[in-house]
Amino acid sequence: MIRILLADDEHLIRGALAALLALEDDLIVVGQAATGAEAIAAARALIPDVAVVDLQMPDLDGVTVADRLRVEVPTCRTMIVTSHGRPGHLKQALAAGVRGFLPKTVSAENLAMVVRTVHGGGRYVDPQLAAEAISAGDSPLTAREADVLQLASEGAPIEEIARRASLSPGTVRNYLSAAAGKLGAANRHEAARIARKSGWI
Amino acid sequence: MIRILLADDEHLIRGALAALLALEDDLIVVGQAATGAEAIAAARALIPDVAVVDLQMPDLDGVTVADRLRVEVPTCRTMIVTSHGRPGHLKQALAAGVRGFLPKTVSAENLAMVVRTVHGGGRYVDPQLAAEAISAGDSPLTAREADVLQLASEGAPIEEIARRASLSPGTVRNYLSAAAGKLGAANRHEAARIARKSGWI
DNA sequence: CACTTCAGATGACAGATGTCATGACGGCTT
DNA sequence: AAGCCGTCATGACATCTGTCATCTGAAGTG
Repeated sequence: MIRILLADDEHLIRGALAALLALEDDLIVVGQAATGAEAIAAARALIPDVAVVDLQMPDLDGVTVADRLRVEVPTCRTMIVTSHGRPGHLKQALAAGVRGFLPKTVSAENLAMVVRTVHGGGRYVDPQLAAEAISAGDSPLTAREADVLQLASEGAPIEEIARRASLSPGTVRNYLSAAAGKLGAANRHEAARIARKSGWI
Repeated sequence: MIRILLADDEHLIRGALAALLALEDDLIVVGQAATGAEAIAAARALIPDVAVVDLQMPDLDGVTVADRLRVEVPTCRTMIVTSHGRPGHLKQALAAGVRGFLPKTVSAENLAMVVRTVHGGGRYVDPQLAAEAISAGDSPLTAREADVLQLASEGAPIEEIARRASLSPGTVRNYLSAAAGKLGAANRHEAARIARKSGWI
């Protein structure tokens, strides 16, 4: 019997997934969480075999949860399900020790199968996401460029970005210019869109 | 027995919702669809009592589907579930004849209850979304302003927006300036963010 | 008809932004 | 030690963008 912890902020989805997994004889949902923090607390208390975590949650994202679980509950294998899978997220997730990564477009049978695979020590990544991740390649941005672009993506003027990043406005412009160049964008806003779409910020 | 059509592009969610609704004695899921077009075709063939439609789908969005169903399958009541409920979407949905509007954070019992309410001729809108919609008010943007802002939201420079909208660059700037003023934004990019968050574009 | 309203356009101006050259510093590699 | 790279900064310049005043033509209204 595989003991599962479910974490997803959407009550409806979480309940529905639980109902779905309950149909499988060898799976049992032992706990549910609506936020990243709850998920970590529940995992510590319940020590599940597998944690099925949504990528987008109000507080911590799924990758952060996976990273913490790897340290705090080492026997728990983590897998992530997501609506909007970006190539960059997949890379981050694998780096955080995630064993399975699936879009929510998969079927229920597939989900159960992957839960078993992950529990058995295997890994599973959705083939389409994997292909996208490979073709998208690594982020060409340096750490600071990504930082600055992250702030720029909210539409703030350069002066505000400079204040929030504790940099001089000139430096901010240099970074944004470099980032836009690397991403083939005409301006920082387009660059921010590209980086976000690829999961690089 | 209430006959239900489910439309959601995420296979996992759709199957899970079906499993969940199947637990209720008076509800039966008679059909499922993964796209807006499929949903309309299925509704025409099956004539369900209630259509439960996701707001975001690859081709047509939930509001468009509702609008078409109202005309093509008048006996079918439509309700919408969504992950990211924006105030503007709620208004559009009600205008399209939608009878129920729920975020996916509701519980399964609530969903079943709302299905019954809608089937009985009633309406149900999530209280929190309703409050947001009322406080957000109507879109202050004119039709053209919204058009231009829509194009601007992709990060394109003004000249490209002008070409795509068949307007002169100067006019585009005027509209964007007016829109930014109305939305209290410092520039068009921030204005686009605000308008998108409110569901106005 | 006179009046108003609105989409669309133009031109001018100031300020914001993108681009480039240049320099300094620290860490890492060879 | 020498060289490369990432980080941070400054200054100059051209261009882009936001703002405003003003104009046109079409449509609607009294």
